[in-house]
Amino acid sequence: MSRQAPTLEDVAREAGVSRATVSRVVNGVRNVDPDIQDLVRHAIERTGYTPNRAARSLVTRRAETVALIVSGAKDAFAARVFADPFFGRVVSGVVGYLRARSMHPVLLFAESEAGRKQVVDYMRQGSADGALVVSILADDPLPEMLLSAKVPTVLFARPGRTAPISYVDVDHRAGGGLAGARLLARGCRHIAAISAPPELPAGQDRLAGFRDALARADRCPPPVVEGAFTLDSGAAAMTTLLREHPEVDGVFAANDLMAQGACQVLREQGRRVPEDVAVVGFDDSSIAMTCRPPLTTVRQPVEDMASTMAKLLHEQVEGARTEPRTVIFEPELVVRESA
Amino acid sequence: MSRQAPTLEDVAREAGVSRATVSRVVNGVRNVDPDIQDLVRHAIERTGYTPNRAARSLVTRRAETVALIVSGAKDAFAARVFADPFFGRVVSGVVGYLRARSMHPVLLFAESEAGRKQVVDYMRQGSADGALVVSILADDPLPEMLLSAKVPTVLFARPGRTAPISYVDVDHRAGGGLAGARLLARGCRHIAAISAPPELPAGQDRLAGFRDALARADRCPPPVVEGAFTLDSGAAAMTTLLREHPEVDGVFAANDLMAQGACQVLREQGRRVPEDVAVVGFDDSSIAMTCRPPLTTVRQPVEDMASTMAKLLHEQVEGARTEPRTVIFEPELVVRESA
DNA sequence: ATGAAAGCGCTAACAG
DNA sequence: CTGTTAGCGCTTTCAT
Repeated sequence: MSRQAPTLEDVAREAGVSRATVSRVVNGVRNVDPDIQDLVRHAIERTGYTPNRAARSLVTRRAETVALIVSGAKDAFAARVFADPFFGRVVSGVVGYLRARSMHPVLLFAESEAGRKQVVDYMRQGSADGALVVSILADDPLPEMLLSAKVPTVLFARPGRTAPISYVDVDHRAGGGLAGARLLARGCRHIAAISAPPELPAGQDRLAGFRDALARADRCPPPVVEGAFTLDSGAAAMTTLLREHPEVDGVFAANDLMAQGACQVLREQGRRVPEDVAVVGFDDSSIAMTCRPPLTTVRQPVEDMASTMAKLLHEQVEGARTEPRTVIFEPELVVRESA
Repeated sequence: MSRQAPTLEDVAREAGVSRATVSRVVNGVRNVDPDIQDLVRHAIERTGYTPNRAARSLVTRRAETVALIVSGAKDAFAARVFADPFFGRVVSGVVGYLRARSMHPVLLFAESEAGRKQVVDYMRQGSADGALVVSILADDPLPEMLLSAKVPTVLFARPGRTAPISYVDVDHRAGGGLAGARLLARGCRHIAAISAPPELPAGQDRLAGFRDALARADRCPPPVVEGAFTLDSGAAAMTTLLREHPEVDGVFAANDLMAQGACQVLREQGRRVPEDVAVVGFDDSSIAMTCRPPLTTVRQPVEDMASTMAKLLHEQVEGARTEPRTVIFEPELVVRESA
C-alpha cells in the first residue's frame, strides 16, 4: 500500500484511450468496441490496476457494504453474543447472500444510547448501504432511529414496537405447536410448560402455539411456570412444576437453556428423561446437542432467515422495493432423545 | 439516505466561515478560535451534518476499517467456523480494540484460490486499512499473497511457512505442560495422550510440552494415539488406548472435541471420569462446559490475543512500527471436573 | 462508440 | 488563526 497505486489515468495512458473508456470496460458497460476492450484489459493487466473504492463510492454513493448490527447487548454481554452459535449462523447466512454480489458485512455493536448514536452516524456517513439488525432485547429503540435517519433496514425478528420496517422471523406459534404435538404423540398424559418472560412476544407466541396444540387434542390447559430464558430459571421452574404437579410426564421449555436446566433437575430428582418425563426445547442451540440427553427441540432456519434478510435489504437498497416486507419461516422439529 | 445530505459547504455557509475551518473543527484540529468553534458546532447541529466517509477516505487514504478474514474454510465448512464460539471470541476481542478507535471490522472469507484473489483485490482497493487473518488450515497461502500486495497484515497463530509477518499466538508447548502437570498432580500413574494431526505444528507443540512435563517428573514417555481433532477421532483413539493400555488412568487430548469423545468412550466402558481416568482437554471451547463431566482444559486467552492482533495491525497501519512483531500469550489451566 | 469536462465531498498545503 | 486553492480517483452527462 506504499508505492503509488495505478489509477484509471495510468491505464488510459497505457492503452491510449480516455479515462471514460477505461471506466466503461471496468464496469462492463456496453458500447465499447471489442478491440478496444481487449486493449484496455491488457493495459489493466500490465499496470496491475485496481479501482479505488473510495473514489467510486464518492460518485456512485454506494459503499458495497452492509452493516450487521448486534443491538442491545450490554458490554460484558457482548462477548457472549458473539460466542453464541446463533450469531455465527446469522453471519453465515448473511455472507452466503452477500458474497455472490461482492458485498461485505461490517460488524457493529450498539449496546447503549451512545452506541446507537454512533451506529446511526456511521450509517449516515454512507459507510454502509443499509443495516441488518439483530436485537437482543425487546423494545430496542435502534430500528426506529435508523428508520427516521432513512437508513434502509431489515430486522431479524419482529420489532417490539410496530413500525414500518422489514423483517424476517420464524412462526413461533407454529413452533410451539410442533413441540406440543410431539409430546402428545409420545403419549404424554400430564403436559406442562416453562414459559418465556412475558415481555418477549416471541416467547408468548411459542406458548400460545403450544397451548393450541393441546387444546386441539382436547386436553385441559397445561400448567405453566414462567422462566427467564436462563439455565437457572429453567431449573427453578422445573422444581416448582415437580412440586406442584408431581404427575408431570411431558415438558415444553420455551428455549433450550431452560430445557437443559429442567433436565438437570429431573435427573437429580431421579426422573429419567425421556422415559419418565419427556422434554422439548426451542432454538436448537449448541446446547441441544451437548445436553444429556440430547434435546428434542424446535429449530429456526437461521441461515435461510439471515440470507433472506440480506436479500430484502439488497432489494430495498436497489430501490426495487420500497414498502416494508416481512418473511416468515416455518420452524422444524428436531427429534433427538429427550422427547 | 434519499434527500441530499448536508455537506461541509452547507455548514460553512450556515456558519459564515470557510470549508477549511469547518473541516478543522470537525476533525478536532487545534488552531481554531473557540468562538468560531462554537459557531461551527451550532451550524453543524442545525444542518444535521455528518461527514461523508468516501470523500474523506479518498483524500486521507484511510478506510477506518480493517478486514477480519477467515481463511481456508471450505464452503460447507464456513458455517461451522462462524458457529464456533472461538470465532465469536476473536470477533469480540477485535471489536474491543477497534471500537474505541472508531474503526470497524469487515468480515471476509477466503476458502478457495478465487476467494483469496478476491480478498487481495478487496484490500488493494483500499477498502480496508489492513488485514487480520485467522487461518483454519496450516500452510495457508493467503498471508504471503497479502504480504506481497503490501497489505498490512497480522495473523492469529504462527504461519505454516515462515514469513516476515506479525502474529499473535499462545504458547502451545506451555499449555501441553500445564495439562501434563495437572495429571501428574492428581497422582495419575499411567498417563497417555491423544495427539493432533501431525501437520498442525501447534498440535505438535502441545504434545511436546506434555511430554516435557512427564519427562521432568521422570516418567517414561507416554503412549500416544493420533487423533484428527474431531469427536469421533477422539473416541476411536480412546478405544485404542483402552485396548492397548487398559491400565491408563490419565489422558491428555490435544483439543476439547477429542477429549469429549474420549469421555464418552470411557463412560461406555464403565470407567468413571475422573475417578478412574482423568481427562484434560485443550481450548476451553464451549464443549468443555457442557461436556459430562465438565472438562478440565487449557484455555487460550483468545479475546486478549485478538485485541492485541488488532493493536499490532493498528500500529503497523499508523506506520509506528514496520518490522513484523509477534506476541506470545500464556495459556491457563481451567480446572473443572474431568481432572 | 469515444472523448472532454464537470464534479462527488473532503483534506491539506499554502498564503495571508 | 482563517481562507483559498488544489486535487484525491472515479463516474457520468454531453458533445462529437
